[in-house]
Amino acid sequence: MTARQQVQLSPVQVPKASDVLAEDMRERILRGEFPEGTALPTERDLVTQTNMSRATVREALRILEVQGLVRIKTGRSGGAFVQHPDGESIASSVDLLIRGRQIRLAALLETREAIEPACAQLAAKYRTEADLDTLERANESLSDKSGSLAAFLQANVDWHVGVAVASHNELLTGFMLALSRAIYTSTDNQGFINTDVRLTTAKAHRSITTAIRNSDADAAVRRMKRHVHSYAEAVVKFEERTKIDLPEG
Amino acid sequence: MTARQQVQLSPVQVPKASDVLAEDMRERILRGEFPEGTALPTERDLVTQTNMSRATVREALRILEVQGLVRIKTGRSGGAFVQHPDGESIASSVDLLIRGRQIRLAALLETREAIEPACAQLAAKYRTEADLDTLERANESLSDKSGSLAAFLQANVDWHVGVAVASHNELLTGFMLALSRAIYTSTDNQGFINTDVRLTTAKAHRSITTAIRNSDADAAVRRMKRHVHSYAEAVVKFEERTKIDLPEG
DNA sequence: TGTTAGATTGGGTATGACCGAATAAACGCT
DNA sequence: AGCGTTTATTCGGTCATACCCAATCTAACA
Repeated sequence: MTARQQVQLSPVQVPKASDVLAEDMRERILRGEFPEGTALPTERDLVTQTNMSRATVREALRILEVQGLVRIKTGRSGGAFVQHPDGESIASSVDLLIRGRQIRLAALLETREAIEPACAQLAAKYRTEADLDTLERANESLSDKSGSLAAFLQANVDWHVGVAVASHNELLTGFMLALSRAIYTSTDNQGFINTDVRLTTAKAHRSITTAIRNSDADAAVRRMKRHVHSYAEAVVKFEERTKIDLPEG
Repeated sequence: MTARQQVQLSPVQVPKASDVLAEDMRERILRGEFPEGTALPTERDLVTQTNMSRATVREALRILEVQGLVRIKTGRSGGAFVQHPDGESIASSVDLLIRGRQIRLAALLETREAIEPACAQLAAKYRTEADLDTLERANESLSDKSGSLAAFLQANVDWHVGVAVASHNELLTGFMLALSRAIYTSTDNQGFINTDVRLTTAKAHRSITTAIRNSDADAAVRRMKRHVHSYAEAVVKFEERTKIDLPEG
């Protein structure tokens, strides 16, 4: 018996079949191989094509669905339809991070101070008439003194998101979408918004909107920076006051 | 037989069982009900607890895995372990958006110009000694003239990500992580990096690092703004030149 | 020609089985 | 008793099959 050569093998890692399938389809979708709306083969077809079980195929499709790459419809002529990720997909993952890591409101505001002036700058550069309409509508709703708190907050989010959309930068838009929503929910049950805050906010929004309309990037940046900063300061001050009022927390 | 009253029902929507289960567990995890590392029940246990099939339970777990909320280990005493999302999860979804939407390099650079100066500002404010060490190490690697192109690009990414980490803002960190990587891969096969660019980059990085070390936020912002802007300009110019050189591109 | 009842398609779920890897428990050697 | 080695058990990963129901298409019908 000849001495058997000791072949060295690096620890072979067996990826999950569903991951392999998902990655394959993902790369094809991202490569742009299928235009948006294209129907992928049915689950049963994929089973015969890949020699995998239906459970495996389904898991792969589920992965793509969670990643926002396909939309699944039920019923006859249903199936998985190709989709390209949009701001929502980023927003949802940012949301998970914020909630999972219990990011403090102060950190959210700090992040907004970092990003939103840049959004305003780009918005002043790239805004279309449609963008301006959106901002104006949000401003009107914001100035409606008879509106509820929820309506005010929603209009606030709409305006901020509107500025991001006007930047015509999908990355920033998705990011601001999540950020605005998170700030919304954190501020909601704080009893922080009063008439004074409402007026100040409406005024600031209008002045920034004007700068964006005039394509005055410098003014847009300056005013936005001032707006989000003073808002952040007010929130922090309010939090401190609340802390004193309710020392037993 | 009495006339039967026509009861009106709004279209009832039946959510998928796996989604319901996933959402339930997701909320519990995000609420912080389970500390990081906690082992969720085994698939078979979840089957008995929920009266769902194993396939359904598995799909729910798969969803959570994709969302970065659990990590799944195989083998005895394996299972799903609670995890909180980190920058990586944001980075991957940003990556999907960039690739799926074919975001142009110019837009990536524009986005970086928008947020990285803010990262530098926060870094100057919050940086620790460990952060500075990381930046220094990246700078050394960056200045190594004998290093390969790949090594240079990697060191470049490391430094930029290092600045984001030094901001101690997880949202910005995740965002910059994805952005830096995307810019890396877009720049990689462009033949754009030459000795001159290397020297300029190394110099700029060192000067910004110094400002961050000195907690000089204003200087950090100014220099970072200048750095990423001139880099973006250089890339755009290079792209135009290439377009002219290869008109049939 | 519209309307409706049935057939068809395709995803959603449930069972039950088997495999292989990771690991804990049992074992045997020193 | 201590320690390396085998054995057993546990769990996720995969497969095969069957059935249900909603969405939709089709065709009979008024």
